[in-house]
Amino acid sequence: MNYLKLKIFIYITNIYLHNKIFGKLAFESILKFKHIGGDFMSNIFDNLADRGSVFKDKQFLDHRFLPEHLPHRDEQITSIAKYWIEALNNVTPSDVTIYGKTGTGKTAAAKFAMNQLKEATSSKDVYIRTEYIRCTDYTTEYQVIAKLCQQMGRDVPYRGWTKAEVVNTFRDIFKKTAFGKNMILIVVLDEIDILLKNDGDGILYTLTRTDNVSILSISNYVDFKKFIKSRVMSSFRDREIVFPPYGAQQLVDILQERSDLSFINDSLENDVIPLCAAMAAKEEGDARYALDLLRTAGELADEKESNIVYGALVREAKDKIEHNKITDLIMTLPVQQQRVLEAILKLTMDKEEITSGKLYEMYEEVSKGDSVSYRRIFDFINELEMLGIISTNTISRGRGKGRTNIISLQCDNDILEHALYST
DNA sequence: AATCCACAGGAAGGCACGGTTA
DNA sequence: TAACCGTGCCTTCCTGTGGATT
Repeated sequence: MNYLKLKIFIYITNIYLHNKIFGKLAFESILKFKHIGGDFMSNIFDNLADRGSVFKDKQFLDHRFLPEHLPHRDEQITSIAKYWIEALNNVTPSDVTIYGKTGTGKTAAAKFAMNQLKEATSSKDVYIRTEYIRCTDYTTEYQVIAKLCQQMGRDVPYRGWTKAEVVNTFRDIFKKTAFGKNMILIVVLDEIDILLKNDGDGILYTLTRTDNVSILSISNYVDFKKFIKSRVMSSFRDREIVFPPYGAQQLVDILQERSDLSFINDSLENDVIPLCAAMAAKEEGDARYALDLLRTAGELADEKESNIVYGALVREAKDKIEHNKITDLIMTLPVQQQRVLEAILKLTMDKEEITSGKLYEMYEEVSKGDSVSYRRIFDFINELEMLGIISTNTISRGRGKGRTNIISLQCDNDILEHALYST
C-alpha cells in the first residue's frame, strides 16, 4: 500500500517537473520568438481574443453569479427575511432550514438575504454578523468552528487543538465584542446534510448551545433530519422553507435575464432559450443545469465560428455536459472505487446479474491481492450510488436464497470504459 | 407462522499522518 | 523532543431483515 502511494507520488512529481521544465521552455521560446519577430507575430492571447464571440461577458452565466434580482424566489426570500428581522431588534432569530433540489436557488437566495440584512444593519444600532460556510469544504464540526473563528479574526490551527479548545475560543468571541454591544451571529451552513452524515450532529449541538447564534441550514434532502439525534433536536427548533423546482416558464425568465447580460444582441435564435429551459425542467427544474446548457451551447458556437447560437447546439451541449460530468467524476475517484467500477463494468459486459457477493468476487480478482474488506466495498457501493453512477435495488429471494442488492450501471458503458482506462 | 439465507448496515476501534503544545 | 489531537481510511464484530419457501 505504501509502495503504491510512493509510486503515485513519483508519478505526480514527474509530471510536475516535466511541466516546469518544458512548460517554461515553451513559454520562453514564445517570448523570444515574439521579440525577434517584432510585428510579425502578435501575442497569442490577442490572436485568440480577436476571434469573434457570441459572448459579451460569460460570468453572468456562472451559477455562482449573484444577480441583483432573483426571479420567482421573492416568496422564499421574504420568508427568510421575516425570521431574520428579529435580529434588527437585537433578538437572536430562530433557526431556519431551507430544502430544495440542486439548482433551485437555495444558495443564491440565502446569500441574497445575507446581503440585504447587511444593508439593513448599517442604519441600525445593532451588531449582526453573517457567515457563510459550505459544508463540502468544511466537513467536520472542528473545521466549521475553526473556520468561523478564523473569519471572525481568531487564529485557530486547523489541527492539533482539542475540540473543546476551539469551541471555547468560539464562545469567547461573544463575550468581548469591540463595541460593548452583544453580537448576533447568523451562520449559513450550505449542504449541511454532508456535514451531518460525515461527522454526526455535534456541530448543531455546539451552535444551538451558544447564545446569540442563529443557524440557516441548507439541504438537498428533506430527510436530513434523520441524522439529528433527539437530544440535539430538542434545542434545534427550526422553521422550514421549501424551494420548489423551477418550471419551464420560470427557467425561461431566468435565462432571458442572464442572456441579455452575457450574449451579444441577436446572437441567440428564438428557440434556444425555451429549449434549454425545457431540458432543464426535465432535470428536476435545475437552473444551474439550464445555465450550463446555455453557456456550453454558446461555447460550441464560438468553436464552430458561428455568430449565432442555434437549437442543434443546445442538444450537442447536452451530450457534452453529460459526458464531461461523468468522466471528471470517475477520474477523480479513489483507486479502490475505480476498481469497484471496473468490476461492475466487467460483470455488465458479461451480461451477468450483479449481486453484492458476485461483485466482491470480481473486485478481488480485479485488484489482484491489494483489496479491502467486503464491508468497505459495501460503503463504496453506497457512495457510487449517491453519485448517480450506479443504482442498487435490494431484493429478497426467500428461504435459502437470501437478501441481496442488484447493482446496475447508470451511465454509458463506453464512457465509463474510456474514463477508467484513460488514466 | 416459522424459518433461513445472504446479505445490509451500525458501532467501535486500529493505524498512519500531519498538526500543536509544553 | 514526547505527548496529544483530529482525520481519513480501513477492519472486525456484530445485529437486523425481506420475503419465498417450508
